[in-house]
Amino acid sequence: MDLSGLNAPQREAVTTTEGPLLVLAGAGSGKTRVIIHRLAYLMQKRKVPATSILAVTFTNKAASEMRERAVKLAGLAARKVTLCTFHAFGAEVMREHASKLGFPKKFAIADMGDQVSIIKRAMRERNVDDRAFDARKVLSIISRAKNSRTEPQPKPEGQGDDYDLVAHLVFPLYQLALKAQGAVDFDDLLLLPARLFAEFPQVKKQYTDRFRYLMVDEYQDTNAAQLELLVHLSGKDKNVCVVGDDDQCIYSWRGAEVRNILDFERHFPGAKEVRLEQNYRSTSVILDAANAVIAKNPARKDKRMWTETLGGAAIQSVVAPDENEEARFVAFQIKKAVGLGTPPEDIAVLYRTNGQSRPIEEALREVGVYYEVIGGQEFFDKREVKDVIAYFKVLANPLDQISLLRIVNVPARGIGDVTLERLSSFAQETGKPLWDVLKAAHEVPDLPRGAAEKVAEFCVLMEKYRAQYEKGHLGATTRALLAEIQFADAARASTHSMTAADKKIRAVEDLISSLESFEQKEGARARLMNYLHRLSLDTREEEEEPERRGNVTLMTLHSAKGLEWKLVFLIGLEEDLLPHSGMQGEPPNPEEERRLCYVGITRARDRLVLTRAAQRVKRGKAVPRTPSRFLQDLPEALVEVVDLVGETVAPEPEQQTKFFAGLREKLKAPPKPPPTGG
DNA sequence: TGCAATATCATTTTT
DNA sequence: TGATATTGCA
Repeated sequence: MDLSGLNAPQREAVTTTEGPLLVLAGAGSGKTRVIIHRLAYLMQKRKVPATSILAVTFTNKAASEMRERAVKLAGLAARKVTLCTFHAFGAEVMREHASKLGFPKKFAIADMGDQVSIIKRAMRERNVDDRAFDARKVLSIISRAKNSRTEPQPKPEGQGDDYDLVAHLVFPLYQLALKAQGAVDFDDLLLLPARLFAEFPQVKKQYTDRFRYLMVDEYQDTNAAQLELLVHLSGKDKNVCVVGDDDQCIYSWRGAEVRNILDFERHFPGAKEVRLEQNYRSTSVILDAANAVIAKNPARKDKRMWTETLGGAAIQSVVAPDENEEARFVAFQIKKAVGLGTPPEDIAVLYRTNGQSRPIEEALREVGVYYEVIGGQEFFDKREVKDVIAYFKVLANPLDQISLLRIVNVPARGIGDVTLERLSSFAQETGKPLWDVLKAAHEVPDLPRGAAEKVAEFCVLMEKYRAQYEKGHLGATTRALLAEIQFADAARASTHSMTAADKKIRAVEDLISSLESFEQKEGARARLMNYLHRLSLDTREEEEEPERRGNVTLMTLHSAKGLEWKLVFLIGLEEDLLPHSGMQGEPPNPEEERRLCYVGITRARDRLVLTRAAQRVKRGKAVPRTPSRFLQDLPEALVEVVDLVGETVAPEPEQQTKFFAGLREKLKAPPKPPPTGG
């Protein structure tokens, strides 16, 4: 086991294997390296079996990257380490023990759409005007309460808004509705295993006996429920190693408690603490800028990040007339950098909100640079994709009323609103699941013979395919199902343009191929519900590592955490955008926004470009914008200001040269040949 | 019942 | 502005 490549604190973090350990790892301090080496050290030096190690990361992407690197360092044994997110771990526990808590073995995981529908329904039931209150906002209150191990409470009389009251009223119904559908939500994937461990000592023992060594990455973003789970899992030996950086806590809106990392010693008495303060990633220019921004936050663990890479390119601060010019500037700069030899995969454009990617995408297409947008929801937002997934859900879980209602008449098969209304109210009256009522439609009073007939046909169809899916062959069965219901024809008919129809059909094709590659990986064990679980736990759309090579990366600051690029564009440095002003009603959190900006700055290795627009089109109207306060916090000596207001980034090829000539002068860059067209 | 035009209305981040 | 909800019409 070679530890010579590590510095002293890194080595200490790797070799301290017994008892609780807090590793405070600043941005770019080689945190992942430490985790990987620690895994290898545990297995090789301490002879800990891989199966006794549980390593938890924040995203699935991080987990699979970590596994890959661990295998490289420690060999194939590392494959047997349990390496996943808290939520995936919780789902695993639930798959084994769901019935102990009264959930079906094949429980479903409710997605956001399901949750919102349930809440809307519950609001109506409580006589709350479901148009006056945004169900998603109610959901976020409920979710935050659950993650903090509490229940939503109404604010004292006159204080605060009515949302807390609505959430309080709706909460019990929401919980009941989930259970009635045999479903859990994301938060339950943490809460229910914790309850399981608390109520069933033998279940807890099963896990504490197995996992003797725990590691948690991104500990600053864990919430109360995750802490509880961790305390349970840590058993008697308390071999818990958590790694994190309080300056990078950016998920408090999801219940993350910076206090978890600040109070680690209190939760795990006798904990050791190691600080990693040397930055191996960025130039000192970039690091100094980052330090200047984050220093303005009160109440942090006082870390002093330093680097041996002194100097570096100045940070550019660019003002463009509007968001389109901002995007074009970024695109041309990227084109130029690529022309000068920077590989596209070493470049990223980061932004606060997903919506900001659009102008950038257009501009990059204009200059012919390939890119990949990470995150966003577009794929799952396609109606056809949602429809097919709803079919899956009903086939895997007949209790899923919401999905059933969604697809019972998709494609149109003559089961209209009137019929459905009658069926659901009959279900309500008799307390039977809707699916059972459908199967016995002829027993429902006041239902016309024709309607009952169509419902019966639908049931036959579903029963037939449910049996098919039970046997496996997920992909083939899906194709058969979609062919039988003439899904493609319906999609085509629902739109006039061929290309729009093609896109829809392609999206469904992509879904099927993702199902098929899941099937390939799981082999004969592949079942529909497991696929659905994976879909909801792993938001990465494509199976294979998305083509990072040759592509510039576009993503939000939140998804950028933990990643790095040679050249980073951080766009939209404007008040109300970064720092974001938050949803109205919700108080803004300027400290968290500052940490977010810090995360963005520290993603850059060599060069950082900060851009903003003087005005931005919002709701169709041009709105003047104020520069972000964070720009003011940068030491002047590190920054080069570029003012593009009143100029247009040239769209025509012959003007590009001219534009770059002008730009070179502005940036006082050494003369270089203009980029090749292309 | 199904479709198309019209009205409305939002606006953060993600497991 | 652009996506979705709702209404109105065939």
